[in-house]
Amino acid sequence: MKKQADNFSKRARSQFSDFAKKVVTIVAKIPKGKTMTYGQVATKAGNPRAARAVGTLMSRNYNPKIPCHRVVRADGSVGNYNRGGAERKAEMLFEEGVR
DNA sequence: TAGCTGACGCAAA
DNA sequence: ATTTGCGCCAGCT
Repeated sequence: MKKQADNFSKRARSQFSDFAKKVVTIVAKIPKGKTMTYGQVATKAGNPRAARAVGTLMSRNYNPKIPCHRVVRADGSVGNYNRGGAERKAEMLFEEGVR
């Protein structure tokens, strides 16, 4: 119910959305061999509904500190990757011990 | 400024 | 169990 408006104000004061910063921090905190869903990242970022935005931020604004391959969908699927290299991402996770 | 797209999530059929 | 539709937020054109 319009609680997102609060975050909106904060976003306006910075050139880069505070959302993206949080996403970077959170994803960067993902331990090796583990995976986090976009929904979890979005939730920790401040908006549990912003799962899409998280993916958008990654695809459009790629960050070197963000092991995007460790971010998967809520269903457990690997989800997508840059340019559709989802299979590559899946293998990477598999070798880390993620199934 | 306004609109469209998109690395998602969840509910319903 | 699987597939389809709708809703959400943020970024880019």
